[in-house]
Amino acid sequence: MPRPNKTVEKRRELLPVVARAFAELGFRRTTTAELARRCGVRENILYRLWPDKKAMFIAAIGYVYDQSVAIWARLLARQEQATAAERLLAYESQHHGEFGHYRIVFAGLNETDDPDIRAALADMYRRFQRFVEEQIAAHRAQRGRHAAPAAHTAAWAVVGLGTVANIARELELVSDAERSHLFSTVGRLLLEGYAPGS
Amino acid sequence: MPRPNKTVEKRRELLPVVARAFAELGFRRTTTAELARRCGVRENILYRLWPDKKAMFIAAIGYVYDQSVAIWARLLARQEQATAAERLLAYESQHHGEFGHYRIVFAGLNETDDPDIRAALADMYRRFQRFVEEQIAAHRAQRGRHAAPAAHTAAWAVVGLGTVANIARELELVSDAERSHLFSTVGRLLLEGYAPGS
DNA sequence: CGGTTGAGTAAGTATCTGCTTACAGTATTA
DNA sequence: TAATACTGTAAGCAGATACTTACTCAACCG
Repeated sequence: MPRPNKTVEKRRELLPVVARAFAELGFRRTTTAELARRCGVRENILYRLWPDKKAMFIAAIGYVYDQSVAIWARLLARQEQATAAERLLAYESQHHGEFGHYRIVFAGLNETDDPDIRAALADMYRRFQRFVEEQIAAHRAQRGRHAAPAAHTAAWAVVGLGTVANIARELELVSDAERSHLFSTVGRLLLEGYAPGS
Repeated sequence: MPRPNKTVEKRRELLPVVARAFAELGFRRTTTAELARRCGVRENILYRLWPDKKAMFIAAIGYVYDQSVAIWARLLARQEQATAAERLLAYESQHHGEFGHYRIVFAGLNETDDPDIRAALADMYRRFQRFVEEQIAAHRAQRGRHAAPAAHTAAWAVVGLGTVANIARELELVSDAERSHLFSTVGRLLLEGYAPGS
C-alpha cells in the first residue's frame, strides 16, 4: 500500500496563497488558472484538493478568520496592565486589515445569493462580533462603565468602525494618523461611554 | 435634420434598472447580456448609451449617490423640532440600505485596482462622509455637545455604523429591532457624547 | 523489488462574456 | 414626400473560464 496521502498537508500549504489571491482579486476575477499559477501547480491539482472553486473560496474565508484569531490570541496572552480590549484597539488602530481580512469579506458579500458562501460569511461575522463583545465585557468588568451602550451593541459598532477604517484606507481617504485617532477616540467612547480627548 | 437625439432620456430611463442589476449581482456577474435583458433591449443599445461596461457601472455609482441625497434632502426640508442629524439617524435606523446602496459599494470595492472605479467610489465616500459631518456639526450647534469626538471623526464612525448595519442585515445577523437600537444608541453617543438609555 | 497509488503534465471542451458589425425600419423635418 | 439620422434586430467573434480527461512518472510499503 504505497505513498501516503498528503492532501491535507498540501491544502494547508496552498491555502495562504489561495486566500491572498481571493483577497486581492475578489471571487470572480480570481480564475482557477490564476490560482494555479500563484500556487505553482496545474489547475487539476487544485481540483484534487477542493471539489470546486467555491470550496476554495470558503476555505479561504475560514483561513482568514483563523489567522485573525491567532493574532489576537497572541495579543491576549501577554499580561499587561492594559485590558484585552484596550490592547486590541491599540493593535487594530495600527495594523488593521493588513492581511486583507476585509477584502475577502467584501468579495464574499458580492456572492451573498450563494447559500454556502453566505453561511460561511455569516458564521465568521457572528464569531467575530461575539469575540469583540466578550473583550468589551471583560474590559468593563475590570474598568467599570460610565454610560456606555450594552457590550453587544458596542461590539457591532466596533466591527463597523473596523470596516469603515478599512474602506477608507483602501480608497486612501484618511491618513494613517487619522485612522489611528478614529480607532482610539471612538473605540474608547464605545468601551467606556466617554471620549478621552474632549 | 430628422429625429431628435433621445440618448439622454434613454440613459435616465435605463439607469435605475442598470444600478439595481449591479447592486444585486456585483460587477462581474452582471453581464452585459443580463443588463440588456433587464432593460428589455439588445446589448448594442446599451453600448450606444455608454462606451463600455465600466462606464455603466460608474454611472450606477453616481445614481445611487444621487438617490440617497434626494431622500435626505426631502427629509431635511421638513421643518420639525428634531435636528437634521436626529431625523437622519431615525430614518436610517428604519430604512437603511433599502435600495442596495451598500451592495454597489461592495461591488466596487472588489475592483479597487481599476483607477476609474476607484476614483468614483472614493468621491462618493468623501461626499457621503462630508454630508454626515455637516449634519453632526449643525446638530451640535443647536443642541450642544458634551464630550463627543470631533464631528469629522464621528461622521466616519456613523458611516461605519451604517455599513455594518447593512452587512448584518444582509446576512440576517440582527433583527430589525436590534438594528434600530444599534442606530439610535450608538448614533446618539456619537452625536452628543453620552448614551441615552444607560 | 514490484505493483499500487498518489502526484504531476499537457491538452482540450463546452460555455460564457464583452463588444462589434451589418443591416432593416421608422420617425422627423425640410 | 424624400432625405436622413436615429432606433432596433440578428448574428457573430475572439478571448476567457470552470472544469475534465488521458496520460506519465515516481514514491512508497509489503
